[in-house]
Amino acid sequence: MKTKDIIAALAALAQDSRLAIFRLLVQAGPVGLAAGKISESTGVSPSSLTFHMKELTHSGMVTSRNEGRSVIYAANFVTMKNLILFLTENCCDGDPGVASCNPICPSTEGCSS
Amino acid sequence: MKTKDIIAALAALAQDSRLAIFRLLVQAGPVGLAAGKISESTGVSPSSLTFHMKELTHSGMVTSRNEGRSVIYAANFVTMKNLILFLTENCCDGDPGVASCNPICPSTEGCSS
DNA sequence: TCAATATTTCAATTAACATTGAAATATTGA
DNA sequence: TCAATATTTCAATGTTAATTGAAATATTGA
Repeated sequence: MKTKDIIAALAALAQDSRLAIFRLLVQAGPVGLAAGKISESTGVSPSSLTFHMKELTHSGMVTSRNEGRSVIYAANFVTMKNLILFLTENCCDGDPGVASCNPICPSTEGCSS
Repeated sequence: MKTKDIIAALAALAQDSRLAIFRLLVQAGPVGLAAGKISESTGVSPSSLTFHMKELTHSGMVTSRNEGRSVIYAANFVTMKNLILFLTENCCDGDPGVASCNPICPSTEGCSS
């Protein structure tokens, strides 16, 4: 994942409405949610939603597919995983002493690789 | 960590210069780096650097201390850890089936907790 | 075909972000 | 004290992001 993609992914999530939308889509899982449903659940107007979904899809955080007259959006877990991977490496790299930044690992162990 | 703080942390990193600066500070470790050194290493002008360091400190990604006529900045690993924790939880929560988004865990295992 | 539904496009507006260079502040050492 | 060093402040500028509402597009079912 290139720096440019990382910036795009971070920027996509660094906004109230979009973070709320993404969290909703994570909960929904691979099945996804229709645009109208997202708009309804989050209170983001349809027009504004299109704008934000474009940001999310362009950054690869979300995928979309057409179903009848609906557009179904789903969280892209691969991109999310790569983002976390990048942040974990860039947090822990230069400083193995300061307990890993990986929140899964016990803070006293190294948990390398 | 509140949503507002997460947004701030994400926004702080979602910019070329600031991401470069933060990565540099992670490599430098707790010892940190003087503003002048950061400016020199990244090519960000002193004035512009002040602007970006303000973004980074306000979001809690970075700490600062005075040493003589220098200001030393250091990465805040606690905030970084909390950010990764938030993202990990929000990526994997609603969808345990889709192999954890935690990049440390083998993709075939659950790695819950 | 036609009305209803679902989403996107567009233009206008407002606000926030980023960069620049000159001037201001603070600290050190001669 | 005074010049040099280190950083910040400020105002000006251009860029990008976000919201709104009206109009356009596409699909379904009666």
